[in-house]
Amino acid sequence: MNYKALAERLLPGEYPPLSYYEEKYPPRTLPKGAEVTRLAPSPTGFIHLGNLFAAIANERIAHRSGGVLYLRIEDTDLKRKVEGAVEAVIKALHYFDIEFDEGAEIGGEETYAPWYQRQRAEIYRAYAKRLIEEGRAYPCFCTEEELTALREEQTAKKEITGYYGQYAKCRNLTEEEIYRNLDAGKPYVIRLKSLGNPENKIAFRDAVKGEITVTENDQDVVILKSDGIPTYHFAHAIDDHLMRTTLVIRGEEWLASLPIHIELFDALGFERPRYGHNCSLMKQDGETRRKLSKRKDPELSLEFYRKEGYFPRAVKVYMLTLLNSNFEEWYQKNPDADLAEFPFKVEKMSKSGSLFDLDKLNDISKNELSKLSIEEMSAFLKGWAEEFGTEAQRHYFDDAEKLGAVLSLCMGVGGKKRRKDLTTASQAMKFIEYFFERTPRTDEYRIGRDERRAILSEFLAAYDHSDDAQAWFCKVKEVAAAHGFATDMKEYKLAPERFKGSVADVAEVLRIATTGKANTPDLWSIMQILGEGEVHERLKQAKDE
RNA sequence: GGCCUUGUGGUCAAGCGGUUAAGACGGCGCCCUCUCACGGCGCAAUCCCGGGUUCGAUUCCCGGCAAGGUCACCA
Repeated sequence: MNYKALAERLLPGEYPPLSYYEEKYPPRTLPKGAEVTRLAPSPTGFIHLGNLFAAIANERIAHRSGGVLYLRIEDTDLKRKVEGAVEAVIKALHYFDIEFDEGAEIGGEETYAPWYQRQRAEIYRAYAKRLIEEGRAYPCFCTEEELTALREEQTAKKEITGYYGQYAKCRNLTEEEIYRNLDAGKPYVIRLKSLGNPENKIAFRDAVKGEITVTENDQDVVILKSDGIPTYHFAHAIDDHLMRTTLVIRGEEWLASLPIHIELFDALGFERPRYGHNCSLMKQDGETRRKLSKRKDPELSLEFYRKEGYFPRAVKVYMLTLLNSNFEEWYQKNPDADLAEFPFKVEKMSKSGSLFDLDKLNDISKNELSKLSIEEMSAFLKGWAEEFGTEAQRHYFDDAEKLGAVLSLCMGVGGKKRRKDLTTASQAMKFIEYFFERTPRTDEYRIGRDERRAILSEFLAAYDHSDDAQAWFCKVKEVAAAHGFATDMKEYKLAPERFKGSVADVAEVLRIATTGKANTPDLWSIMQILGEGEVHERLKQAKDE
């Protein structure tokens, strides 16, 4: 068969010699040890935790080594394309402090552009043409129906499904048959003519899994679809070669197609990059665990974390603890260090899939939030409120001085006793709302109405806004004593039956009356921030309830 | 079903021939305390199973089992 003529018929026209591409996309000049990694999402517009997980690994590896992280868009499937998806990816990752050095919509070093695979169509065709000329690729005219029938036949016979060996019928088409089909205008794809034998096992070193065995590929995979656009496999081999990727960190769902990629790199005469297949994030679902799912698990979407108001660094810290087993220990020793200083290692990446643990994330979030200064906390909350908060919440930021006082009291921001039970911005905003609005009472009084009223009026009569905390508490105790409540907790605990209750109960009345809640930070401080007039009004209002 | 990967407390995990089998989260209890929070102390809970090899296996070998991934003109 005249392969050269066939190639010309299939992909007519003048294509540059392959050496042209080798020169146009030359090896990068980088310091030794520098890794070139990439993120290669398809532009579906949905960016999830798994993407972030892989993104952090790729980013850390590239930047720790003085290398490059680039963004390539795998838009070979039109059906998946969503407007604005690329910007969404960049923005979402930027929120977690992940910046690309080059790539789609980023710019940067232009040598390896374009980064949209659709714009690289000619390159793939040039390589495909060469493969056809060499007899390593051929046109396949099988229809979808024929392929489905083949699969069913194979399944029925309990044989391995796919287009291979004796089942690859277009592989053995004669020259006349091929041209007859072509002349008849039949649509076709280009398939690789596989030389592999699945009996052969290849020892392969995966950067995260270690030594693994790979079965040789024997599938005649499609490399160019009928519209002339490459499949993922083919584009991957060519792009990662020409963009000079040194290490591909990707999800382990790709492990199964590694044999194809190995054969493709060999067929094209490319040196392979190193691969690291990382485990996916799992979720417990009843008895079994499964991959986090887009439909069932809101926490898979990165948008979820922004909406809830998780501090981005917290999410990143959690991802890092899952990504490198020694990260947590390092972070305990260096709680205030720049995360970029952590010596991230591919070898330390986990080999088995971890269950996503929201409790753990929440714990990290609490700690991260508790480290912020007043300015940082205000800025973070403000940013959240502007996008996701209520109209009223946006006004909390009008009086910076008051807000500062509230934050420092409520969360211990800037002080030693940090509050560590607030995980998100939305919770924090809810927690401070009673300073800015008269919110409905959420907790019940334990003391009856009449006695409550008496306590309230007595306290109101004695209240002096200029009292210090100690003097203030003495007055609370006086009211308590007058009503037969213990003023000393130790005494009360020893013999509770001697009293009606304790100061705690009396303080609770005052607390609920002024804030609507049974649990708040120090009441005296709250009253100081609220101001004399407001305190009086709230107590009076409560008395009349 | 074929192929590949993975199996240490509920979760994330250190350990990789001899350990009281780290640590963190969560759970439970106690202390501190005007409530909440913070902080401190403590408790319960683990080496998938069966054979080897070995004086000795969580660690090495073999075989099961279980879980996950994948078998498209999707990535």
